[in-house]
Amino acid sequence: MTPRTEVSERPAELADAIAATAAPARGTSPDAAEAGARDDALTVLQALADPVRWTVLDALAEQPRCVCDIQERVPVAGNLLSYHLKVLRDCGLVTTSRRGRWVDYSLAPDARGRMVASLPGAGGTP
Amino acid sequence: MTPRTEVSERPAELADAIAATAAPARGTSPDAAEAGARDDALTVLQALADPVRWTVLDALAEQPRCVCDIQERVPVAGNLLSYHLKVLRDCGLVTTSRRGRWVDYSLAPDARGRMVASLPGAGGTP
DNA sequence: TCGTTGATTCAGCCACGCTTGAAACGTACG
DNA sequence: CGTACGTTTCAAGCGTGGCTGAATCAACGA
Repeated sequence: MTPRTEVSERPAELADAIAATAAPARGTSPDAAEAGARDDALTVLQALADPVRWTVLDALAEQPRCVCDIQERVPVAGNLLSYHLKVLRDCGLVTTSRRGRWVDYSLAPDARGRMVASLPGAGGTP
Repeated sequence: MTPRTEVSERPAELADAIAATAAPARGTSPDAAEAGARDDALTVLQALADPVRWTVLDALAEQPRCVCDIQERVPVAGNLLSYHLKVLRDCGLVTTSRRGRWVDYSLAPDARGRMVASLPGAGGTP
């Protein structure tokens, strides 16, 4: 049977396997750095690849908006919208600030840069 | 209860609901066009948001490769790799050509353009 | 203080996409 | 021919991410 490699791995760990396979593991650091970049890219892309989150980011790219304002543009339940906003927060694509009872969401300063850098073939934006 | 809108919709149909909510439905065509662009963007992004497919595209961005060559860079079973390649083919990000027993895969000419255009906030690449 | 509104969190369910094993296809070589 | 190789397709199983309903928090006004 000689199982080649354990195939029940999470994205992050799969990245290690890919890195180990892609290059003969010459030094030590550059591979790990590329694996980290790939992980970050996948996190960003998985955040973008959802209709609700895509529409939210598209609206925020125009201008910052409070949650209730966003909700007018995205026909989903409040708690569900909050769930998607949390995903965007967790990967650092948006920033929040309280204003009275409302919470304003804006695109993070480096959001566009990270999105472009997440595309395959970017090679670290050279 | 007065259910606002049916919430059991696919990405494509959700786009219609979003388009209907985002703008007051002024004319007829521009909304549909934006909905179509959003759909295509989501299809592309969902294709990118997978470790295997991302690595494949990253390898193809460097140069065209045959399947067996790709397989050396992506540690997955052959049939699984074929499945992911089919996803990339179906959304037009890669093109194929037979060469004897082998099949060469290359990045589609407009792949990079479509990837960049799929990011939210692009607004049709103005 | 209480009630209301805006927003988030929690626990559970369910469908979809990824993965797998086996079989089928196309091509080259003996 | 038959065999071996590269690649694709098929029919399942399984796990995870998205959705829902109810509870919770945070801030303002009466």
